[in-house]
Amino acid sequence: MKENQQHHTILDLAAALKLSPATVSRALNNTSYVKKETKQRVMEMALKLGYRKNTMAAGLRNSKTNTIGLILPKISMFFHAEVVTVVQNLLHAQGYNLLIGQSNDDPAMEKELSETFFSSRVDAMIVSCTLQTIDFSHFDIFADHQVPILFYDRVPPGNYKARVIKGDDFQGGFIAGQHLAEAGCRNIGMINGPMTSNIYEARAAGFMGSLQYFNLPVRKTLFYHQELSTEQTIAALKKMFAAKNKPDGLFVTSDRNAVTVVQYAKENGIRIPEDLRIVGYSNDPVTAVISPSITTIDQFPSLFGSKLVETLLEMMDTIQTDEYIPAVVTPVKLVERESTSILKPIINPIKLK
Amino acid sequence: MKENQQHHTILDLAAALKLSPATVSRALNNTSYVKKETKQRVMEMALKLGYRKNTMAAGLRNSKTNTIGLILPKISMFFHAEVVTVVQNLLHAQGYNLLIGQSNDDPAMEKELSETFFSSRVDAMIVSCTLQTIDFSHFDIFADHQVPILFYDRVPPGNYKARVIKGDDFQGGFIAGQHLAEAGCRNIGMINGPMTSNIYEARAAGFMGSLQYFNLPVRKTLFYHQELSTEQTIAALKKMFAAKNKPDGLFVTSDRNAVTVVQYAKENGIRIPEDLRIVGYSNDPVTAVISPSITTIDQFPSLFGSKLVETLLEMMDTIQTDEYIPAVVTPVKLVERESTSILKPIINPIKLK
DNA sequence: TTGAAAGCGATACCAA
DNA sequence: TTGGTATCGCTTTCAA
Repeated sequence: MKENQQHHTILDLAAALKLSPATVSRALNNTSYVKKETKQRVMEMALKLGYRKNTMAAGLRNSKTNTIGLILPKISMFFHAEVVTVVQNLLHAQGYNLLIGQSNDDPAMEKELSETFFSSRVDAMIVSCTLQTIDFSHFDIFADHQVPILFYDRVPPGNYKARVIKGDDFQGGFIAGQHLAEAGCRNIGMINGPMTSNIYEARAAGFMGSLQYFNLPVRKTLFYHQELSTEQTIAALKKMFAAKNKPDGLFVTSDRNAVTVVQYAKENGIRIPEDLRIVGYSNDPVTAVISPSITTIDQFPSLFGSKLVETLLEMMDTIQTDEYIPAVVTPVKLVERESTSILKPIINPIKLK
Repeated sequence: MKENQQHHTILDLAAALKLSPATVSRALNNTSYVKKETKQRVMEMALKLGYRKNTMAAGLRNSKTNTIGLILPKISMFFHAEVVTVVQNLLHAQGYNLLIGQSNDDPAMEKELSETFFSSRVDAMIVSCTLQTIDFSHFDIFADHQVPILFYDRVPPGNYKARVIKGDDFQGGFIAGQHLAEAGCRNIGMINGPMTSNIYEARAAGFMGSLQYFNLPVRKTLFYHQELSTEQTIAALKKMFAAKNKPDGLFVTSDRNAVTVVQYAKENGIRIPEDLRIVGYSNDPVTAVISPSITTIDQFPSLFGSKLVETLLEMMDTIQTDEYIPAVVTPVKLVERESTSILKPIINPIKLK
């Protein structure tokens, strides 16, 4: 192990081989014609000296960094961790590095990261916004400078011109409602995230639409749109179960909070699914393992990730135009588990049309 | 929203202000003296033109990228996701970007990522190795070029000169054994990962040491060191429970597999904890939620992450020397849950010395 | 098939 | 306090 080595440059190679740096560069990059033998010699010398290209210098010259920036709320969230895992692997296979930044659901941080990544001259951006992002103008720089930017999951509204890949949250909400309805629930409620985010807005719309479709009442006192913390969820539950009209079915739009609901129910003698049926969202592994296991909506995060990379690569070798391209919507699927089991029916299920 | 903007450079600013690029640079970076008023003018013009520093150019000139490379097996693993979350946040606060690469537990990929990140001239490296990495020489380039490199969790052996932060796996193994012993188990087994990795080797050493300390037999037929897949785990369980000497206590060195054990036990009428007590490793959230909940060893991933960043920053503003610096060992703690509950004692517990 | 040289954008040394 | 300019390492025309 040699200590204190210097970085070898293309000039070192050129000098050692009595060639010009131009030729060395051509040999290294397979660009234009280089005599086979010369190329061979260059490769061997590069190996011998332990030469590695300085990506910054090349990037400066080419205005290309082979680096993609990714901004998301928090890496450790199940859905995002799965997406990132796939995205990083696929991008690496295409020769791209991945720069990751977490907004921690703070719009100011999100803005800061945009600036940083722009300064780093990333070749493209992938973004899942904070739940509170209302002003999306800090992302404008990318489009303004022809840097492809692709939003996923938590995305800007339709009036913001940008490419988007999102899960079918409306459908997710709809099938959640349908499932509770078909299981015989008639007092159906919802514990949802803040309506500032497209995902919670769409899930709520789909869910309420579903209830109406099945002629079930949407009882305002059973609907909570708020921060998805454990405390807030428990507070909501307390209110619901203190009131006269208790829910017999709940759609909780985040699995972590669905778990909280199950635990609350256990501690308070509420039987699942006999007294209360629950549908979560995301198919987090905990939902499969908890007892009773929780019915939930799978978002296929791996598919999500590969769609992301596929779309991004396509954007990168196409000139960006003003053309409106509709959002790509990825499928969702209800995964049925014990928390809505029909093996333990409600006594007098209502009739559905 | 202006379309097709160009990137403004420091020369544009200089021209617009009738100043030299040198002065503009000084104003922008707070280096050396610049007249207050001049600085003010520069800042305003920068804002007006939407100037953002080209980090590549600055990096090339300064040989500093403000970027840290991180290689780990898989982002979506609970422990690593937690560590990365903390590391990225702390590094961002210090002005560093984080480049992430997953080895997918493949040494060849790990080597490739090393090369890539070296080429990207990262200012420092953080690495958690694959379980199969035996040859660590692909990491030499970093130390050879005075690029600080810090290993964590899955680290090279003591004879490889490198800075290391690891959990107290020996202690984790020891207290797992002690806990099972004190709970009254006498046929204690282990489902462990491959012994090529320091973490599984140390956990096994601590665990066996513990059994010996408590005068309990180490029955070879109850010890499995192998790939931690669901299939392998179930195969091991089948063998153990088909044999005459069935285990009444198991240390499973990965929570995901501890979950598998619990599920297998449920399906096969093995009562937990009455017939079989289980201790897992990592304090993955699923262990708290599954029924029965699983006793496990917490590794304090957030603490791990902050130690990592703290140490790395210190390494970066110290000249790297040959001095041997012992591994930093972070604490572990046993979290007691239902899978080892002493409320349901074994009938004839043995006496411990 | 190879070489010479300009230039990517920012910085820091040396002058003024 | 500010300006001129060489330089970081690589790529790519243009010439030979």
